[in-house]
Amino acid sequence: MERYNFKTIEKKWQKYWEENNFNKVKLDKNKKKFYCLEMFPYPSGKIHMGHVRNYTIGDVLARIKSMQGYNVLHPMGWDSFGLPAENAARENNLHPKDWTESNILTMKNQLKKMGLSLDWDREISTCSEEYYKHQQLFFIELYEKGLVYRKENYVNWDPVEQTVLANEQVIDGKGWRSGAIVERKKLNQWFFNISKFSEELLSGLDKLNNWPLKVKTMQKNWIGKSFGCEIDFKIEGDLPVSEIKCFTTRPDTLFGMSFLAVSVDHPISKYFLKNQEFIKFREECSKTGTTEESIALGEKIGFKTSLFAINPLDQKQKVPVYFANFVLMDYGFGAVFGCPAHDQRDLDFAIKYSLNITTVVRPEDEDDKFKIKKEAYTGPGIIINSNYLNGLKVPEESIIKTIEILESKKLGKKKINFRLKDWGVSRQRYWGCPIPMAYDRDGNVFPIPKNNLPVKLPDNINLNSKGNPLDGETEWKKIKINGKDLIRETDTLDTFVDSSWYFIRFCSPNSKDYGFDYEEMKYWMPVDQYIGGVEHAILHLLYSRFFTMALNYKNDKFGITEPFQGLFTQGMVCHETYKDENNKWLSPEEIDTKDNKNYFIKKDPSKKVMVGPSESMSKSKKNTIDPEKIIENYGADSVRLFMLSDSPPEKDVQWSDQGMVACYKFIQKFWILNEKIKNKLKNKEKSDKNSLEILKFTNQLINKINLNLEKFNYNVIIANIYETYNFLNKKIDQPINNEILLENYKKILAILFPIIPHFASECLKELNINHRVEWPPVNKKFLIDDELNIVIQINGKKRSIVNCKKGITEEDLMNILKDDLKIKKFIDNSKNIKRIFIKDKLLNLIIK
RNA sequence: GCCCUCGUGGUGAAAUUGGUAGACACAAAGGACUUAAAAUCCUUGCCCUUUUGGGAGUGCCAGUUCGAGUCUGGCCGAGGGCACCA
Repeated sequence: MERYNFKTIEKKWQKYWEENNFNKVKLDKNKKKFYCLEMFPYPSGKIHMGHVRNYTIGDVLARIKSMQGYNVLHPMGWDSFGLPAENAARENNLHPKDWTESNILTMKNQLKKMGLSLDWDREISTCSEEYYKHQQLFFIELYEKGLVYRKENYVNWDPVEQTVLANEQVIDGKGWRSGAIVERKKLNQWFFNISKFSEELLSGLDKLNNWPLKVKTMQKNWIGKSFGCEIDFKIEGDLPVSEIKCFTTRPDTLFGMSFLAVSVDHPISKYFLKNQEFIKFREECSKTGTTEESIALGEKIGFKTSLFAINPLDQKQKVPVYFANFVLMDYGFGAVFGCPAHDQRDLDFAIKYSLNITTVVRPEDEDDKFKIKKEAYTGPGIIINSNYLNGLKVPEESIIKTIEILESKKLGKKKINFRLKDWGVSRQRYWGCPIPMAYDRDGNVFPIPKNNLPVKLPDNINLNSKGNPLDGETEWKKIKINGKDLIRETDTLDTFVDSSWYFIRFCSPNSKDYGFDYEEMKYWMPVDQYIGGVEHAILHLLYSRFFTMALNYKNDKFGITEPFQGLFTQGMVCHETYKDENNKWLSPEEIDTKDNKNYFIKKDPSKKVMVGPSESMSKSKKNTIDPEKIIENYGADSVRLFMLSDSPPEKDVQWSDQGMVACYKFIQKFWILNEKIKNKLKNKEKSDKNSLEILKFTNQLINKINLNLEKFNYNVIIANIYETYNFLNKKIDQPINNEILLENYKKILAILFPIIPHFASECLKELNINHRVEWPPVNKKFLIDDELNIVIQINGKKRSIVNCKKGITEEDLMNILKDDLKIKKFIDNSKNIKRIFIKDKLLNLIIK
């Protein structure tokens, strides 16, 4: 018998599917649609194991849904604008476009070898003019709707990448990609008014039942809604400042106020610009904003002004006004009132500058003499030392009551604040979508007329210039609109804009005049199941939600507010890390072992290798496994099987060579089994001895798998499949009714198909069964066992298992137990106090 | 500091949602087949007992319950997110 030759067989089926348009889909209103989407890759060169896992998970689902009769949209494309192309181009003296396109070609080939059920006719690439021209039109539409604006403000400047970063791209004060310490710089930038949708973005989360809780909480925290009020504080002093507006969530602690603090960027700072001490202080603040040390220490520093603020609830109380490093200009109004007793930051500040500390809230179990020392009290309790507020319950009554009082006296207003800030989309880079705007000499803004779109990227470009390459393109920059000489915007869009609508483009990828066709979009959207890495929990997913809402804004025809109905975030693929004696990373290929404990360098076995913890595969740590080589050695089906088998898909999975080999062996074993079944079917056997058992097993299997599918328990499904093999392999040597065997084996192969499609197709072909199989239905009749095991417990401890007929009564069971030796000895010499009987499950005897 | 998630054999993990803990797989040990190896198959898997059997056991400590991996409270540990957000 021949071994299963995956090399020729996989190639054969891939060719067959392609030639027979297996994966092509069209709008078909008679069929229910299912849009299955995996996050599209950045074409960095080659696919990595993370892609293999992501796309295997998606492919299994897409194939199953298609077998279940859905019209399945399962497309793939390329997130192909971005900095790495520019860097690589500079290093290799290649054009970013050529570098990107050659990578796409390589990776597309690799994906095809995985046997994914993708409709390649829908392939899109965000760097193509065909894609970004629509994006430019969207930009102008959003501008017309008032969702895009330009403003000068402080930006996060990455000195290495020479570009602006969004707040989301700054991690621990460093650029997300370069790791360089981010600087503050004032620039004119384009912004998307994402904060306009704060409320919708937040409340929309409640309706996303098929999203992981974790992602929803992360977005919720990011949006950061807080309820409080704004208060106008009257100001006295020698400067023309009469009022300062503050936002607070704790107006009920107003009587505990002992200072007012504003940000160094607060409008009143303009009166201090000639004050050398203030300038020094401000420099100090900008330093503490970035160094990790100061964040860890959290030292509060202030600069005292000559101003005083008046407590709106007690006109007699005047408190000093400070500039303080812990007050941020871009949240609230850049000003706070300080209540040291009930806010740790305020307390630290008050202690440092010897300010009053008045306790105005006491916990329920303390009396009115309760005093704050070194720890602020922020918990619930009762208001004290606060005149007419005394006795109010914190927080249920106190906050609302105080706001009511402030509102009635016209001193303040109820206010909801969000942490979410507008999305700065300008990037000083070449390889991105040009922003379709222009300016006259006075800086007035002119959108590029729609019929002049697209604004194409110039092909010949000097990438070795400093800063933004487009800025040096003097000829390209010049433009004439309506007879006026203008200068183009030279910034390009953040690449997160590209990925904020690609899922809509997939619905009608060839639509020429507009980014999408309404009919197609309405049929396919929203994405029913979106699958990708959890690292996009905030950035990409929040932006995509915003962009969808923005397209829907002031456009009744659109009708979609949430792009992703279901979301699944898969875990990463991990591998042990290795270092040599010089602390240099080594790749798994350079390493050998004899006993699985001691590792040494293959080329030089005298050199030992230090084994580090298992971490997600990354080029920098060299702990990667090349998917192409693995597919070459074991075949696509084996890799697909391994990607699903070892861990639940939402958790990280450990790469294991042995696990990989086991999957390969499984397919080989199953091939032998298939051969045995094929031979058995040649003889006309009629024995019904095992028929019922096979029927039961198959139907229970399908039922189990259906349940596990809903919960994305793919690893359990693989275990179910191993069980199936074990079961069939035992049964095959016994007499079996051929008809029953064929009918059920066909169903089992149908279940294998979405997971290991080449193998299942080949098995079906061997048995002369049409390889276009449907997802098998469950015959509920066979889910019920008429015999079952009932657990017998004595005092809650398992003592015996009794096999008996379904539906047995307590009395009948007790009669059986009289002859059960294991139970008898417990019952005989004791008193039965109580019996707990759960029908068809368990009997618990309580004895003394 | 705040928020979220998770702790089950040597390892990756299952457990119908309160009812047989460890399915399935990897690794290990022993055995079968073989001249031998590879491949394949079988057995074992903590403690006591020769066996039938008994005991302990899901991070730790309590609690609820006839019965807890699952529920409640406290503690310990790991991972992730946010971080002067007023």
